Order: sequence, then structure tokens, then C-alpha cells
Amino acid sequence: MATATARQQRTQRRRAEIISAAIELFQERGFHAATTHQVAERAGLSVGLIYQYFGNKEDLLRAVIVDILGEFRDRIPVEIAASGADPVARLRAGYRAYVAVIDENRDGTLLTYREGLTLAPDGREEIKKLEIETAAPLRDVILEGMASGAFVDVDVDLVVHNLILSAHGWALKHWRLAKSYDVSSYADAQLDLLLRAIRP
Amino acid sequence: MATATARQQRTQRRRAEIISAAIELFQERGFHAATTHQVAERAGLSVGLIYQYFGNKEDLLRAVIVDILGEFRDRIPVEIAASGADPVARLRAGYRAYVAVIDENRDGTLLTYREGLTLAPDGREEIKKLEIETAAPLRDVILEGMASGAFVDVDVDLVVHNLILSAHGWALKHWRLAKSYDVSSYADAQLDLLLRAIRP
Amino acid sequence: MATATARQQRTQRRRAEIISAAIELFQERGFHAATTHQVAERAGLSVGLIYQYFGNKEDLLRAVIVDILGEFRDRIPVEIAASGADPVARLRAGYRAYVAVIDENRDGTLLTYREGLTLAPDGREEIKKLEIETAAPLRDVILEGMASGAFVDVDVDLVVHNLILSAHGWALKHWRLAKSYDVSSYADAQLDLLLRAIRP
Amino acid sequence: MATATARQQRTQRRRAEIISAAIELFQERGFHAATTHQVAERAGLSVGLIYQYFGNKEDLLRAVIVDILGEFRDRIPVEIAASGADPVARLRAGYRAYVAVIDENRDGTLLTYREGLTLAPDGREEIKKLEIETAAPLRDVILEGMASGAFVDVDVDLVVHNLILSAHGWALKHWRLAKSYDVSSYADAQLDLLLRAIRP
DNA sequence: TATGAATGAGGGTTCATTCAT
DNA sequence: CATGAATGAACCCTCATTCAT
Repeated sequence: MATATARQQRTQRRRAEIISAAIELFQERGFHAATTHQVAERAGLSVGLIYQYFGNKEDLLRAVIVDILGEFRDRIPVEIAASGADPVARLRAGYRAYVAVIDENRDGTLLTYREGLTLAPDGREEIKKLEIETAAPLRDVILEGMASGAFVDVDVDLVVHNLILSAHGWALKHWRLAKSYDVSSYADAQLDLLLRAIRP
Repeated sequence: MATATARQQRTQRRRAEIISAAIELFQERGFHAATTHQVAERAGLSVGLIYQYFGNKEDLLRAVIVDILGEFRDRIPVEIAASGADPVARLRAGYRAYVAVIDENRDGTLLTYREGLTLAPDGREEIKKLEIETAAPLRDVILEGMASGAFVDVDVDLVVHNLILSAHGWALKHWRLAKSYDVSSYADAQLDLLLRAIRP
Repeated sequence: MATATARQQRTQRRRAEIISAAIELFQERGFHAATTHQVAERAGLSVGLIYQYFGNKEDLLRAVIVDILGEFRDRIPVEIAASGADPVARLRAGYRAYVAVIDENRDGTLLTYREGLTLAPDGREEIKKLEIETAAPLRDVILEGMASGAFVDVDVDLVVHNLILSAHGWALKHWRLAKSYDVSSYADAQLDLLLRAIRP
Repeated sequence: MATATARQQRTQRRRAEIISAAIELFQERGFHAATTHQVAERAGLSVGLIYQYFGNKEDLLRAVIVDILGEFRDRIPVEIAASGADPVARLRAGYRAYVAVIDENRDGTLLTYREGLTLAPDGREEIKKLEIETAAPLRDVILEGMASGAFVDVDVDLVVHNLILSAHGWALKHWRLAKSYDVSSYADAQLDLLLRAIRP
């Protein structure tokens, strides 16, 4: 039905608008300091509506974080796929994409760190699952590399853990890193360091 | 005067009690969700007293973070000094101490991550300074090692940044890492990886 | 639009309800001793709403005082205008109206005296301006009288100052004056005294 | 006993110091905004001591007001007595003294107005009694004048009421009056006006 | 659907007052 | 007498949430 579809689209748009406003506000002032009224105002609609789209403030936070993590899940595999077959090239592409997403969303990344515990256990589990899902493509690349002999045998999970930490580090310590690096050179420097450790 | 000293000691103890209770509560429920009344109750004293020792809730948070960072500043140099002259041994000692402090203080570490941004600019600056101070001993060890030829030439600050991130990683992702590592093996695994990258 | 008007009316009514409750309470117990919860309770609505209509407790006090002063501004000129052309009659009408308003609003008048200084400089200025505005009609009457020869030349401002003080005196010392006077006889006695001084 | 006397003197001095500090503070910030700690600090002693000299904060306020009113009670009769036998001269002397005390203690006068109601009924009664006592000398002067034919027959209490109101008016509306008058000319102008009304 | 007026529990903070030293 | 650390009741204010329109 055309009407139903139109309505659904409208709903989708509304949701996106609210999430977008919430991301901005949560980043600017932190989840707790930002009020639902402010979110409503910035999104250009009424408080009541927020409660129709998201049951409560915490659910909105969850949606916001999921939205951010979603970008990683969507973009990293694409970039890896587009980079050919060489494990090193694939790793480089994946990591660079990861850091790029973080850079475009620096405050959002911090938000995930700051407010992860704010969520109730349910939400926390959802986030953890998404984080693992997000890291999976990088994990696969390392595994492939190890299988093909391009990388030595190491604890994949530790390496992935480090990759992700170092990527997040770009947001976490941006105030210091930005003096010596830009996104691209940071990613390269980290990759060089890692490759020295895991190349045969 | 004995009395003056006794009073000072009492004051010190009180401060420590409050900070300790605050760390627990802030980490359990988050800074915003924890109430000053709860902190008072857990510390076994009255709300009013908290406000006599720390001007307000945010100052308490600041004190808590400073207190945690202080432990790094105090313990790492000692461990390094006690480990002899070999750069690798010194690095190992310093990093292990760092990870150990984090492990003993996992809640506090997470707190620093979560709530560091909650502070007003002033407090944030203070924390940043302390963080740099805290990292200095590790930084010196790397520099010595590079000077003596024990390590190849790399960007010291990047390496130190990674060391600290990976140490914090132990607290940040403890829920996952604890399945494969204990503190000690985690530190060793990370050191091995790093040494592969920076040894000639 | 009917709805908009209805809403505005409702808003006006709410404001008036809150102000009315506040006048009562502030006068009964003093501004500081009265709590916002008490005001809300007496007005039959919630605390939160008070803060939606008036930003904070002090602003409520300001509104209360402005409201009271407004009655003078509205009523005195009307009474004067309705009293003909004779300066003495006009003075009498104006002053009696002034005292009448005070009598109907004795609590409010005392409040102005007691709590006027409680306001921050901004509010104080606003009040001062209103006070001057309030006195203007009486001032004009005296000036007319002097111009027409009905009154001798005196310092208008001093005379007006005394008129207002003596009117306020009815509220300030009501506990004593009420033994000998009622509103009307008080106003007359004061007028007689004044006229002896300023009639040629 | 010399020691007992010395102790009493010390007590008297302490009391005076506290009252003096309290007057300053209460005037500067109002009774409610001033804290007992601030009073203690300004008086150069500990909070606890205030509670030994005055049972509680309200009693301190009462003492402060009594102290101020005491000055009227002490000075006006002296000035009247020193001004000879002429009723007009005596009235002038008494009123000028009254206004002078107010001028020297402008904030204290306002304090009496603002905080009179703050006191519990007991204290309020005490103040009222003192006010009447304070006005008595002026009342007597008017009565004498009426008896001697220097003044016409009027309601003494109304006249005294006006005298005192106008004197207080100097403190209450000082911000406006100070543009046209100083203490002395204000007293004279008021006296002139009054004398036109009550001289035969 | 959409609004926003209304609610009220709860939090940070203050400060008069006490009491062990 | 004198101190000042300690208490805790109480206040102002915020803000997530609801619901009549």
C-alpha cells in the first residue's frame, strides 16, 4: 500500500532525525547532561514524540550507539573486499577504514566508551555482540594472512584487540596525537608497527 | 604538636575513606547515577562532610581520578629502578607494573575512561597533565633502549601510547580477555608482540 | 484561534494562581522561610510547574512584587480622573485610592518592603522604576495644584514621598493604627495634616 | 572579685564583637543569606562560641535589632534635653537626632524592616515595645508643645507616626532622596513641612 | 499521530546546630 | 571557655515521563 509505505518512510525519517539530534547532543554534553527536551528541540519535534519512537531515554542511547556501530559493520567489509587478495593490503584497507570511521565519528566513539555502562545489561549485551561483529572482518583478514603464511602465528584475538584499541586510541587521545599525526598517517604508523611484529 | 598531627591524620583517613567509597560507587553505577548520599553512606559518614572535604560532586570525581593516577606515578618508577640496567628488563618491569596497577584498580581505570570527559575543562587539563607524567617513566625506558641500540628507532610517543592503551585494554575488555589470559600472561603476550616490533 | 486563546487564558490563570499563593505564603512566613513546595501546594499544582512559569524562586518574588505594584499603576489614575478638576479633590481621590489599594493588599505591601532588597540588582531596578511610575499620578496632581495656586510652592518630590510613606505606613504599622483608625479615616486624617501644610 | 569582673568584661567585649560582625553581615547580605560561620569568621572566633553567647541565630538577630534600637533610646532624649525649652527647638533637635541615628545606621534600619517578621512572636513583641519606647521622647515634645500652645491640637500619635515614618524614609528611599538632599537638609525640609501643619 | 503542559520523585547542596576534645 | 569537625534535615531545582487534547 502506498500510504503505508509513505507512513513507514516518514517514520524512518523521524527516527533518523531524532537519532541524529541525539548523537549531536550526547556528544556535546554527555548522555546525562543532555535532556530529552533538548533532543526534541534540536530534532524539531516534540518531547512526546521521542517517547513514541523510543520508549525512554536509555533506549534512545542504545539506538544511538547501535547506529554508530552499524557504520563499522557496513563499511569495513566493503573496503576490505575492494582491496584485492593480498593479506597485507586487505589488513591495511580494513584498518584504515576502521580508523576513518572513528575519525568521522570521534565523539560518537567516545560516547560508546563513556556511556556503555549506562545501559542496562540487555543493552550492554547487544553492544558487545555488535562490537564483536564489527571486529570480525579484521579478524578474518588476520586469519587468512596466517593461513597463507603472510603473517606469523600469533594470538589473533590479541592482535585484533590491539588493532581496535589503537583505532579507538585515535579518538581517545586525539588531543595529543593530533599534534604529530593526521588520520591517515596515524593508521599507517600503527600498521607499520604491527606488521613489523607479525610479518615473518 | 601531637594533636595537630593526629588531626591531620584523621583528615587524611577521612579523605581516603570518601575517595574509596566514591570509586566503588562511581564505577558500579556511573558518576551520574551514583548519589552523594550513597557515597556518604558507604563511607560511613554524613553528606555534609563530603562537601567539607570536596567542594562538590565533580571535585570529588576529580580527586578520585587524581588519586588513581597517582598510584601509577608512584609505583612504576620504583619497579623500573629495581629491575636493573637491561632495557628489555626495564621495559618489562615497567609495563608489568603498569598493568598490575590497572588490574588492582580495574574499576578506577574504567572510571577514568568513562568520566574523564565529565569534568570541566580545568579538571580535564589536570588529568591530562597527570597522564603524561604517568607515562613518562615508560617513555624514558624506550628512549634509553633506542639510545643503547636495544630497540630500533621508532616514534617513542606512539609506542608509549600503544603500551598504555594496551594496558588499559586489560580493564576495558576484561570481560573478554579474562577468558584467555590472566594479568601476568596478558602483560607478557603484549610485551612479546611489542618486542617483535621494536627489537632490531 | 479559539484554542490558542483558551491556552493563553489558562496560562494567565495559572500565573495568577501561583502569584496569589506566593503572596500569601511569602507574607505569612517571609520569602526565605516559604518553600516552593508550599507555594505549589497552596496553588494546587506541582512544583515543576512553578519553575515552568517562573524560572526560579527569586523570579517568582519579582513577579509578585511587580504584580502588586501594577495595581497601583492601574487604579490610581482612574480614580483621579473620575474626581473632577479641583486639585484638592483630585489629591484626595488619588491618595484615598492609594491607601485603599494598600489596605486591600496589606500583605503584599509589607512584602515589598521586606523582600525588595532580596532581589538581585536587576530586579531591584525594575521595582524602583515601577515605584516611580506608580507615584507619577499623585505627583502630577500636586504639580497641577501648585500651578493653579491651590497649593503653595513646595518640593513636590518630598510631598509625594511623604504621601507614599504615609500610605505604606497604614500597612507597616497597621497593628497600632487600627486601634484608632479605619482605612478611610486614616486617609482623611493624613490628608488634613498635609493640606494644612501645603494650602496657601 | 577582680577575676569575675575581668571575665565579665571579656564576655561583654565578645558579645559586642559578635553583634558588630552580625550587623555588618546581616546588612550586607540579609539575615538569611548570612551564615553563622560567616559571622564567626568576621568576629574572629569560632561558630561554637556564637552559640554559647546567643542560643541560636534568631536570638542573635534579636540582639542585633535591640542593639540598633537601643541607640535611638539612648541618644534622642539627650539631644532633646540639650536643646533648651522651646518646643520647636526641642522637636527639631529630637527629630534631627532621630534622622542622624538612622543615617549612621541606614542598613540597620532596613534590617529592622526586612527582618522584623523573621522573629518569633516573642521577639516581635520586644521590638514593638522598644519602638514605642524609642518614639516616646518625640511624643512628649509634641505633647508639651500642644500644652503650651506652640502647636495646634492634633492627633499626637499620628504626628509621631509620621515623624518616624519620614525618618525611616531617609533609609528606605535613600537611593532617590540622596539626589536632592543630605541628612541635614532632609531633616529640615521635613520639619518645615510638619511645622506648617502644626503651628497655630 | 503529534503536542507540550503538567507531574513529582529525586538529586546536589547548604547551613544551623551540636559535642567531643 | 573555646574550637571546628561532624551531622542531617530541608530546600531549590531538574528532568524523564505521561496524557488530555
